[in-house]
Amino acid sequence: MPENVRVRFAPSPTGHLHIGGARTAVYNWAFARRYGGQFILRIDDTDPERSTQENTEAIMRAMRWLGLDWDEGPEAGGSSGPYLQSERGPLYRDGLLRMIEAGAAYPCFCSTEELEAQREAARAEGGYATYDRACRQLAKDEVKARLDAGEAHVWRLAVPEGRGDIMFTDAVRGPVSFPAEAMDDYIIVRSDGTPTYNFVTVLDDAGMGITHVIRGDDHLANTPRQILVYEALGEPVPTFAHMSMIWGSDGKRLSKRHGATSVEAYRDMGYLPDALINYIALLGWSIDDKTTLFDRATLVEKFALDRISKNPAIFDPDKLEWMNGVYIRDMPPQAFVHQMVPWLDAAGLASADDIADRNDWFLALTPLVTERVKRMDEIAPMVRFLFEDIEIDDTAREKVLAKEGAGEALRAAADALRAVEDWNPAAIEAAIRDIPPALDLKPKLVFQAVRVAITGSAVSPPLFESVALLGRERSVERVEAALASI
RNA sequence: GGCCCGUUCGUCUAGCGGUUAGGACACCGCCCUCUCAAGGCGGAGAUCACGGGUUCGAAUCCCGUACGGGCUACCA
Repeated sequence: MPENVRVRFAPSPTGHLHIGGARTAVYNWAFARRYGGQFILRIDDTDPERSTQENTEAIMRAMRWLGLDWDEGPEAGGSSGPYLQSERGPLYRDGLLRMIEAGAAYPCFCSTEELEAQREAARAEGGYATYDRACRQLAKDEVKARLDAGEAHVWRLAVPEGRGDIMFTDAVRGPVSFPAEAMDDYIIVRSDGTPTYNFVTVLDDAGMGITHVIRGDDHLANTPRQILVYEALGEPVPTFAHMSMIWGSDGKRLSKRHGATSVEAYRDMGYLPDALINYIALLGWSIDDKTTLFDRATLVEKFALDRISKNPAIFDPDKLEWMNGVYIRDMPPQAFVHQMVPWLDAAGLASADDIADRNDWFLALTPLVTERVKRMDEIAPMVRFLFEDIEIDDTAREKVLAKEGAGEALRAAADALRAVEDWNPAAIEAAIRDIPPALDLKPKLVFQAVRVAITGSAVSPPLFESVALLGRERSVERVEAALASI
């Protein structure tokens, strides 16, 4: 059992928190919680062109909404900050110095054109490395002279001479090995003095005491490069766990074309954070052969790196939607009433105060809607008829009200509703059920006629409960209005 | 081109030498039923990418091949 676990999620604020990033965050979070460790949020905003404050905020907002709380990071503080890469410049300069002292970095004065040519040549030859390491051979005094003269240069990592294969045991993929000869003396500091990704990542992870690096598959091939830096710095190499990517339905990178990709977009479509977490967790991880529904506590309790699957997963919106429906149905009624507030409010149907004032009425409405809704945004259209005047839709009129006997049925229904003694679903049902035998009409015709009159549609929540919730006065009015409109 | 990773129903997955290859979503049928749902029951759907080995026995181990993906940037 791992101890003193410290993991991090390091999104780049070049966009919103998307499904793939969210899964990385969920796995890191669950792992930290599972072993009582720290979950650190670090913002990789070293790309000033594409990074924005808005994105950083949106990412944190999405994480909070998902309930992924971080122990250290922006707004949370911590002793290994700053947690914005853009504020860690001095640490990176120090890192380079350490590399130079260790003899693991050297300046390179080669021009981009030279490098380009070398790359092409190396590729044509079919060999390993591309950079010929010319500057690594430069005499010390020449290097000093050119540096002093202010000649443009980058800093490269010196892959140790005679280094054997770089091997590590990935927590999800098992032993992985890369030939050292395949490693270039890659650039760790650009000519403008800024560090490159493979270098900063190690500086930050080492500096923050990260013990387990759980991240996307796309970083697997970067890992040996990073290990070289840990070794040069004399820092302990963390455990790596590379999970596969999430693809769209066509097997291509998940993008806008596959529908929403951002977590906040799912929030806005009426998905519940618990459902999203559950679904996302299952995209590349499993508890056993049967469990598909589990709460957060179970996720934390069962989470294990070695149960992360090696193959990529395709995001299936249908399954997410099904799962969201399950969570909606499982919600305690009072909780659902609270959840409904923003949705009804946004639709202009009921304010938070309205809902608080008539809590019992909304509680009665709850089972009617939870059973037939998979997303919160479906609620408003389904219950609109209870709040606003209706307009009978054309197909319902045609299919139901135009039928022979519909008028008779409505006339009888109006009378029956007026006569109901205790205004409740059972009494209403009894009264309406008396109509078909009395008029020798088919029950379905009668029910549907009343439904269309009351809701304006041939599809609605259960009729008698709906009538009960609408109230006697408005129900009778609507039945009469429908009758008059035939 | 080189290096690395992956490949079980349409999809997510279980499986870690001996199973009728299990579950979930989606799909189809039946039941329930005032519509729609929800629910219950059942069904179809996987020659475990392919080819060689190893073994009494392979989805499981080994080697190839194919296909997909990642990395190979002064992006992250």
